[in-house]
Amino acid sequence: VTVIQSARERARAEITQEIKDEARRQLAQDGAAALSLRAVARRLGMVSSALYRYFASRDELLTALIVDAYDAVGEAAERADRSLAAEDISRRWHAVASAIRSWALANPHEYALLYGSPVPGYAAPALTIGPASRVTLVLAGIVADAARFGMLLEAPPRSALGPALRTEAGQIAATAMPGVGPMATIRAVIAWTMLFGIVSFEVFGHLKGVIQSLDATFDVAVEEIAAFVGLPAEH
Amino acid sequence: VTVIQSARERARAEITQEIKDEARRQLAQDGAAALSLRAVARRLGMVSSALYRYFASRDELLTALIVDAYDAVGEAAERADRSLAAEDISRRWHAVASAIRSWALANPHEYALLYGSPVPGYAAPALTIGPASRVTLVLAGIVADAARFGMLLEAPPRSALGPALRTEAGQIAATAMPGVGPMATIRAVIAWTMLFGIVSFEVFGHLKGVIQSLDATFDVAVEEIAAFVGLPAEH
DNA sequence: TGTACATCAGTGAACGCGCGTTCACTGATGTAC
DNA sequence: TGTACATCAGTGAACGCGCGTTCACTGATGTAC
Repeated sequence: VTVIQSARERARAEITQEIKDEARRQLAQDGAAALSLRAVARRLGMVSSALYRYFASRDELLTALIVDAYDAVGEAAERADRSLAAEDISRRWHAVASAIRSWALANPHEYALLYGSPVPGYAAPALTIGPASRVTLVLAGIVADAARFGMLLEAPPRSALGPALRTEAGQIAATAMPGVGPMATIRAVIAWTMLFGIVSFEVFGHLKGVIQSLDATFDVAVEEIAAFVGLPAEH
Repeated sequence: VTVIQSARERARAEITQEIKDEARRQLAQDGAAALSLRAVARRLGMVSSALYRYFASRDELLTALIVDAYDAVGEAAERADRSLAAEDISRRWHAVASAIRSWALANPHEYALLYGSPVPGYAAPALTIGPASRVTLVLAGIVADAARFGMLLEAPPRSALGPALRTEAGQIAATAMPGVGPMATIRAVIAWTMLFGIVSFEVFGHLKGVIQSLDATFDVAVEEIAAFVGLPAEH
C-alpha cells in the first residue's frame, strides 16, 4: 500500500473509484449489457472522453467491475469463515454457503456477471483468475480442515473413478485440499457446482412458482451437500 | 394441426420459420444481446420493417426463440427418457441428464438464454411456462416412477423439514410426483438445481482450468445425485 | 525562492456506426357476388 | 367464369436515439535546476 501520494495521485485514485462506483450502480440497475461509458460520464458530470484517462476501454472498466465483484463475494465468504473456530466444520460450511447466497441475492446483476451467461465478445483476462478463486479456496479449505481433523467421512463411491480423474483429483487436492482423497476431492468440486446451482436458480428466478420457502430449502440443500461431501452433520 | 392451407398461409408459416431460423443462427453466434431485427432482415433479403408483419417487436421474436429452445431441450430429454423401459430407473436418469448436457454443450447461447442471466428489461411471458417445465417434468417422472415401483430409497434426512416446506413438498408431489414423500420431493427439487448447476458451470466455462475430464466428472456427479435422491444405483 | 518545462486531467467536436419502430405506399393474392 | 373489393406482404424513407472511440486543444499541477 502506497502511503505518500501527491494531490494528483490522490485525486486520480478517488475519481477512479467514483467511476467504478457509478458503473457498479448502473450495472446493479440494468445489467452488464446496459453499462455505457457515456452514461457513467454523464452522471459524473464529465465528458465521455475524459473516462479514457482512467480506463482504456469499456472492456477494461468491465474487467475492473468483475474483479471487484469476485473480491466482494470472496471477502464475504472469507469473513463468514473466519468468524468461526477452525474445528467447527459444519457451521463454517453453512456460514460460507449462506454468505455466498446472501451476497448473490443482494447483488443479483453482479452475481449474474460472474456466474451467469458469459458476456459475448468479452474474454476474461488472466487477472480475474486470482479473485475468482477466493470463494473456491474458502470452500476447499473447509474440506481440507475436515480431513486434517479426521472429521471427513469418505463414503464408498457408487461408481469408481477412472484413472484420468484420479490423477486430476490428486493434483487438485495437492494445491487446494491437501490430505483429501480422490473421491472426496471430486465430490468437493461437484459440491461447489451444486451450491452455485441452487443459488443461480434462485437468483435467476427459476424457483419462482416452484418453491416459496427458499430459506428453508437452501438450508436443507446445504446440509445435504455437506453430507454428500462427507462433512460432519450439524450439532 | 391445420392441414388445409392457402398459399398465403403456407408462405406465412414458411417465412415465420425462416425468420426464427436466421434469428437462432445469430443467437448461436453472438448471444441474445446481439440479436437484431435489422440484421435478421438483412440476411433474409428483406427490409427491416417487413419483419413486423410476423413479429410485433424484438421481444416477441425473442420469446419465440425461448419457447423453441425450451421445447428443444424438453424434447431431447423426453426422447432420451422414452428410449428406455419405465422400470430402468437408473439408466433413464443418466440418459436424461446426458441429453440435457449434450443439448447445452451443442447450443451454449440458447442454453444461456434459458438458464443464464435473465435478459434485463425482458419479462418472460406466461406462455413460456409450459415449454419450460417439460424438462422438469421428465426428471420428476423418473422419481415418481421409482416410487411407484418401490425402488425409491427415502434415506433419513440430516435435518428435518419444517412445516411450511412439508406443505409445499406435498403440493409439488401431488402435481408432479404422486406417491413421493416430502423429503424425497424436496431432494428431487434440489437435485434438479444440482444437475443444472454442474451443466451451467461447464457451459459457462467455470470448470476450465479446474477439471479436464468433464465427461467422467459429469457421470460421477449424475450418479451421486441419483444416490442423493434415493434412485437405485447403476447395474 | 523563482523560473522553465514537462506532465497530465479534462474539453468539445467529430467520426462512423447500428438500432427499433412507424407510416404512407404499391402491388399481388384471396374472396364474395 | 368474371368482376369489384378487401386483405395482406413487402417497400422505402424517415424519426430519434445512443453508443465507443479519437484527436487536437487548454489550462492546471508537478518537477528540475
